[in-house]
Parts: sequence; structure tokens; C-alpha cells
Amino acid sequence: MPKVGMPAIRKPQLIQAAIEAIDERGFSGATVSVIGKKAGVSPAIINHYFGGKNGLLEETMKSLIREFFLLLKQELVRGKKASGIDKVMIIVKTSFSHSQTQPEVVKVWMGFWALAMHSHVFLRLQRVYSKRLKTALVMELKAILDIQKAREVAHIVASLIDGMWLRGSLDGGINKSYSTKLIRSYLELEIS
Amino acid sequence: MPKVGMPAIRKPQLIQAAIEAIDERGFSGATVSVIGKKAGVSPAIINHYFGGKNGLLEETMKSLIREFFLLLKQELVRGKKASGIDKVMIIVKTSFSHSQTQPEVVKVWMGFWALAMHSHVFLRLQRVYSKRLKTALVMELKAILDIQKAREVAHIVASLIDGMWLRGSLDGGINKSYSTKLIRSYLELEIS
Amino acid sequence: MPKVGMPAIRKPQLIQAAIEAIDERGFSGATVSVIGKKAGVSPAIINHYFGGKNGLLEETMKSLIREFFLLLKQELVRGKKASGIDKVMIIVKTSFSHSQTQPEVVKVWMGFWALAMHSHVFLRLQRVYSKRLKTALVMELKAILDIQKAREVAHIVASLIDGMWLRGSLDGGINKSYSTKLIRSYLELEIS
Amino acid sequence: MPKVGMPAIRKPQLIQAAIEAIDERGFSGATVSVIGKKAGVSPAIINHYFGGKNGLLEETMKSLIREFFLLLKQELVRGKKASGIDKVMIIVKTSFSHSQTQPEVVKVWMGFWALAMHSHVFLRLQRVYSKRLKTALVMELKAILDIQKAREVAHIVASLIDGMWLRGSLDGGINKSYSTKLIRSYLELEIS
DNA sequence: GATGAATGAGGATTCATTCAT
DNA sequence: TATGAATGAATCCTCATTCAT
Repeated sequence: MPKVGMPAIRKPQLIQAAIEAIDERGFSGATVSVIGKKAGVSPAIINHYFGGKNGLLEETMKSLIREFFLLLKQELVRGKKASGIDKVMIIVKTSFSHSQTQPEVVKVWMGFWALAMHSHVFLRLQRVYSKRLKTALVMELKAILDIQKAREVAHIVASLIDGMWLRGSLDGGINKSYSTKLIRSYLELEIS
Repeated sequence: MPKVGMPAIRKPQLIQAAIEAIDERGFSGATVSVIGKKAGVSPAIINHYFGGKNGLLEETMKSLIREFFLLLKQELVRGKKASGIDKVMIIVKTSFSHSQTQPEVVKVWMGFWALAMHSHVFLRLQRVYSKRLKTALVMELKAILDIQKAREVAHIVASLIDGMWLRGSLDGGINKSYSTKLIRSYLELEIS
Repeated sequence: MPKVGMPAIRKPQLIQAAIEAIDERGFSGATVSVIGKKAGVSPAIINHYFGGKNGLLEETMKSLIREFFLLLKQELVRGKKASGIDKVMIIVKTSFSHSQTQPEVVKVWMGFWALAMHSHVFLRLQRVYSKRLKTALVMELKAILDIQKAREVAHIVASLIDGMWLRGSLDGGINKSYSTKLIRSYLELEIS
Repeated sequence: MPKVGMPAIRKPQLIQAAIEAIDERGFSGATVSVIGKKAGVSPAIINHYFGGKNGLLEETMKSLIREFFLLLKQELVRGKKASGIDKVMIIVKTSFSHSQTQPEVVKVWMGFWALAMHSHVFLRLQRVYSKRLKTALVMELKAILDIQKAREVAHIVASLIDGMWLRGSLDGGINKSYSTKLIRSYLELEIS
């Protein structure tokens, strides 16, 4: 008697458990056993639902990325009346907000980044994030700058976001207001 | 009497082997067995010289950091006549040069960064790097800006360096000239 | 649903395998690999059931002690009509019988004794045995001697039992009838 | 330029180091490395002088036994005027004195006993001790008892000595005066 | 669907020993 | 004589995965 709709329950549950496990113990400490325990289920069902540990990790990273761009989309819709720098700053702020809503994602994201360095699948996913963030920035910047300049500024802003994330991870969290202030001041300099 | 001076030969040899192993296979793939094979010695001597795998990794990271700041010092001495933005750019360029001299350090450094997230020892080391880089930047910037502003700009530049490293790691290498060009243009904007 | 009731099967099975392995190869030769092979299972399940080799050894010693005192209790119940020296001799005989039922326990017990010398856990267990045996002897002896004397005689009898075990272990077994004869003759001397 | 007489210096030095190591860390913890460190020499010379770790252990046990019987001989000479029970008690007292002079031998001796259970060489050595002790007792007892009885009493006394050693080892030492008192009272009972 | 049982491959590490110096 | 360098074998243990139930 298979219970219907179990995947829809179990999958997010296991993904969340994976995020927490990685946050707490790092990638090397996030064993299926730990993740299973955290989710309150047997480690064996990770194979059942994801075909193995790697499958779970892939889905976890996809979920993180999906969630971020969903949030970004919402924020952009909410601020669609804004213009110029403000529009760009929505992207910046959302980037930092994401980590504030779920502080554990900082460590997890960093871990995936390191993983991407040696795994084709994760590299592809990381590039998706990387490109989409830059694309979003260019989209807004080209309204106020020529396309060439827009690309350069987008690259700088994207790098600033990632760099501040990285440095923030060392201090146990990102200082959102300070980070956004600095980026805004840069943008004002660039655009005025 | 035994062979003398072996530590001076073996230690750097094993550190280099560790860097290569991590570069090729990632942290999880860099087993003592692999590192030993790469160095052409028995895995057991890792314990002999470093007291365990962790000891080797620590020394490897220390070595990377030491090497970077040694290079930086040399470059700053060489360019001591420079002034203003040029002085700052020496730091920026050295940061990117380091990875060009040894392309594999990008992945390794990123791996250590992820490791730092869950290991006290590596966190401390990473912070040493992080702070010293920023300090070096502030040092040069306060010659041309007031201290408060110098700190902010230093934070931005440091974040740009790290962020561009990070993004560069996705593309299999850092585009040094593009990166330095962008950072210089930011500095000119800020300072002029 | 998994196979149920396996612990009740596997635990005694592994304990028995451990006893045989120690008997045949000594403590240093009783590796998890050997024990696993002897039990016809993978060495890994020792961790599954006992949390590690040490856990198995602890349970093995506990099992030996439990078994002995269970046997002793039964014998004392069976001989509850006996009195005086006969009652004491039940304890003595049971001590030697235990090793006859399972000849391998002599070596194993001796091994645990040596282990107790440097391990807190095993020391505690050995003291439990040591004290309970003496207590049992005092219990019977105080029916026929004043308490002070009973304690002394108990100490002598307990020492004789252990000493004869020890010496018997050198000869590949304890000569039960000779041992009990000598102890009885001592008791008769003491009590008459 | 071989230094002459080194064996006479190194061998006892290493034997003593072995005894201390076994006392402190048990047989399993007494590695050549530890013993070497304790003796202040390289572990490698254990092979040089004893042909391997096992050689050292054999010599250590032989040394212990030799030392005990040397002491016993001296005491018997010193007390050669004594007679009857007193003569026997010299043996008993010496047995317990031995462990008082060097408290660490209790643990070491016990360890060898356990080792004897699975090693032909050590079994032989242990039997030498066991038989010589009994022979010494019979020697004195047959002056006051018929040979048959003397053998029985010798067996009892030898068992008491070993049993009390064993039990004493659990308590961190042998209570010499209590032990000798009990054995003497037994002998008086037997002989009067 | 879900589980605990069970495993095999592989992890770091320890150890006694050998060897060149 | 004495050493540190070096190793291979063997240790326990961990882990992702599979399987019968």
C-alpha cells in the first residue's frame, strides 16, 4: 500500500536535513547516517528517493539556487516601480537577505562551491547561479549605462557580492547593512 | 648516523604533493595514499613528518599563505617608488599573480576556505590571510584617503579580489588583466 | 520491515566468537577480522552491534561474569539443604565447574585480568567479580564462624580459587577434584 | 670503533625501560617506540641487542624470574637458622617482598602470565617459575611433614601466594602483612 | 514506503622492522 | 654503536549502498 504523495513530503524534508547537517558538520561530516537521523528517517531512504547521496546533494544545491532566484524574482516584482540604482540594489539586498533568512546557507553554499571545483555536475550548477546573477544585474544596469559598461559594473557588483559573502563566512555572518552601504556608494560613484 | 637533512627535503615535497592531489581530486579525494603515491613515498611517512594527515594539511595552508605574503612583500619592495593607486594595484596584481604562478592554488585555496567553515584551526589561518590582506590595503590607502574611507575602500578591494578569485575558479582560472583593469577603474573613480 | 530480533541472535553469537578467538589466539590476536570470520559475518557488524571492538570485549566479560554468578545461584539453590562446609564447597566447586563447562574461559578470564590492570572499565568489572565471590563465601562462612574469622577464611578460599585457576591455566586446565579436595581439607582443619 | 661493554649497559637499561612501559601502559601499549623513548635511545637498537621486540620481552621475563629466585636464595641463606614454619614463611614473605621492592612487577608479571597462555616460550618460562617456587616450598615442608602431605601443603601455599598476588593486583598493591598473617595461620593449623 | 541488517571498499593510523649512514 | 628514515602489513573504524522483510 504505497502512501501517495510521499515524495513531496520526504524530498524537501531530506533536503532541509542535508542543509542542516552540512551547516553543522561540513561536507565531510554530513554522512547519510547523520542526515537520516536529522530527518528522523532511515538513511536507506535517501537512496530510495534520490538514488544515492550524490543525488540528494544535487537536489539540495538546485533547491538552494531555485529558492534564491524565486526570492529575487519576487523582490524585483515588488520593487518594479524603483529605478536606476535602486533597482540594482534590490538584487544586492536580496543576495544578502537570502543568507539572513537562512544563516546556514552561507556555509553550505561555500561547501558546494568547493565541491564544484572537482565535480562536473556541481560546476554546472554553480555556473548557472553565477551567470544568472550577472545577467540579472546587467538587465538592470543597461537601463542606465551602455551595455559594455553595464557588463563591467555587473561583474564588479557580482564579485563584490560573492567576495563579501566569502569574507562574511569567516566572521560567522554577513553584515548586511555595511555590505549594501558600500556597494551602493560604489554604484553611486559609477553612475552619477 | 642516519641520513641528515631529510625533513628539509621531505616536508616541502609532501606539501607540494598535497597541493597537487587536492587540485586534481579535491579535498575528499586527497587521501594519504594518493598524496604518498604522488610524492613517491609511503603514506606512513606523512605521520612521521607531520604527525598525521591534518598536520600536513595545516602546514600546506600555512605554506600557501606564507608564500603569498612573501611574494607580496617582495613586490611591495620592488615597487616602493610607486605611489597612490599604483601602490594599491601592486597588492591587487600580486593577489592575481600568485594564482598564475601556481594555477592549482585556486582550487586548493577554495577548498581550505570551505574547510575553515568547520575547523577551528583552518578558520584561524584563513582569518590571518583575510586580515593581513586588508591591513596591507589599508596601509597603502591611508596615504591617499582619510582612515575611515581607507578602511571602506580596503574592504571593497579585498572583497573584489576574493570575489574575482571565486568567480575565476568557476572558469578554470582568473583573467588577470580584466580583473585588474576593473579594480583599477574603481580605484580611480574613488580617488580622483 | 527489516529482519527483527537479530540483536538477540547476533550479540551472543559474536560474544561466543570473541571468546573462542581470544582462547585460540590471545587478546592481541583476537582482531575484529578474526572474530568476524569466526562468527561468519562481516567485521563491520561488530561496530553495528557493540559500537566498536571495545564494546564487544566489555560485553564479553560481562557475559562471562553474569554466566558464572547465574550458575552459582542455581547451584546454591539446588544445594540449599546442605550446611556448613558443604555449602561453602558448592561455591568452590562451581568456580571450578565453570571452567570445565567451557574450558576456553580460563585463558579468556586470565586475559581480562591482565587487561584490567590498565583499563578502568575492565578493572571495575574484575572487582565486581572479585567482591561478589568473596561476599558469597562470607555469607556461607558466617553461619559457622564469627564474622571476623569468616572474612579471613573467605579471603583465603577466594585466593585459593583464583590461585588454582591461575596455576591450572599453565597446565591447560584445572584439576577439579584435586583442587576441591585440598580446599575442603583446609576448611575442615579450620572449622572442626 | 665499537664501544666495548655496551651490551652490559644497554641490556639492563632496556629491560628496565620495558618493565616501566608495561607497568604504565600495559602490554599492548608497550611499543618499541615507547620503550626506546623511556630508555632514551632509538627504538631500533632493541633489534640490535635483542633481535626484536620479542627477544626483549623474553629477556625481561627471564630477568624478573632470575631476580626473584636470587632474592629468595639470599633470604633463605640469611634465615638458615630458622626452622619449621618460619623457614616456609621466608619463602612466602619473599614472594610478597619482591613486589614491594618493585611495585610495578605486579602488573608486568600478570601481563606475562596472560601472554604465556598463547606463547610457547613464555609458557615455558612461567612454568619454570611455578615449579621452582613449589619445589622450594616442598623442600622446606618435607622437613616437617611427610612427602605426600608436604606436596599438598606446598600446592596450597603456592596457590595462596599467586591468588593473593592476583587479588592484590586489583587493589593496586598487595597487603603484605595481612597476606603473610593469613598464610602463617593456615600453616600453623596444618602443622601443629 | 520504510527499515534495520549486512557488507565491502577504503579511510587514517600504528607498529615492528630494516637500512643507509 | 646508534640513528632517523622509510616501509608494508595490519589495525580499527566509517561509509554509502544493497537487501530481505
